[in-house]
Amino acid sequence: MLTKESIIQQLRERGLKVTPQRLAIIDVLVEKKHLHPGASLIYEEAKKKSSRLSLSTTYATLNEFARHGILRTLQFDRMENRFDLNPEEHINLICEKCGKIIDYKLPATFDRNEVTEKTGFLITDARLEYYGYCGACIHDKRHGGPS
Amino acid sequence: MLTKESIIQQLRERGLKVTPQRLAIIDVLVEKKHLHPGASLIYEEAKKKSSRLSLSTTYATLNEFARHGILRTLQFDRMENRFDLNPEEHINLICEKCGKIIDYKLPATFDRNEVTEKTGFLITDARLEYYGYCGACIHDKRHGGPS
DNA sequence: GTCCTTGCAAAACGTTTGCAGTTCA
DNA sequence: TGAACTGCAAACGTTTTGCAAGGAC
Repeated sequence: MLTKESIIQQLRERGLKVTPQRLAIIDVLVEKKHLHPGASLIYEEAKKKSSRLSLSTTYATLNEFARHGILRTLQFDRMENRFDLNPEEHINLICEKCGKIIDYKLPATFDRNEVTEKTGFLITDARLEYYGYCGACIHDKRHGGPS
Repeated sequence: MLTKESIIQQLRERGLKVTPQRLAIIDVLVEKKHLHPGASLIYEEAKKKSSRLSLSTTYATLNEFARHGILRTLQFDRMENRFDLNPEEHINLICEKCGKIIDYKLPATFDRNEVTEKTGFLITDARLEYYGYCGACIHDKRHGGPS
């Protein structure tokens, strides 16, 4: 699920068209996946590969890919959104100084001390969020606006 | 750490001025803390209490409070930021339908099945992030820009 | 009196939209 | 051919900024 070929195959399976712009974006996503790049970086890098590319197409493509589970959108405080090609659930270890994002595989039960022992990453703050349906909404899962 | 008085005390301890605008914002934060309100709602509600209040002051105040650890800023996909007065680390259970945010106390080791058993919240997606310092930055913790 | 805080207006920022033209299947 | 995709420019909503006036301590 992490190579260019496998992503192209996913597009075909889902009836999405394979265009030069999308190929260039996929190239960048795969090459720079450890960087978790933002839309502007993806746009700049992909434009080098396919000169016919606009920023709005980059956004449209990334949103389409997210909608199909090919990647995941990460939001940050005072940083543009960044994109995560790894579709499996994992912890993102985010460096407060350099902005690096380290992936850490997520077990159903985990111990944060273990994270530090295995990666050397010093945890100073946690942001843990589960998304889903609360007891009141669990029987009516249509997506509505926040109240 | 959750009453109006305790927050005012924190301001005094930190040399921050106690103004009518800040009192109104604190009122709203305390009254609506279970709602995790966004800046626009905080502004509207606080304006009812203190008619001399601008949106930019609301932002300045919320940022100042966040900087001092009085609250925490939460970012969302296609929703404005919302603010969390609970300074202890916890999991936010976010309903995909109604936008409700349920706090769940965070143990060092936890099991996501336990979350569902105890709250009835059906987890469909997880966003788990630890912030801190990676091995390369751990000895030089000044805050720099992301690279 | 001093520095912090405020309000206003304008700008910045990342992102989305409408629409006409183009391209992939 | 026809639906999907693209580029452009303009709009959007949230958040930040510069600066002069005001208020807390």
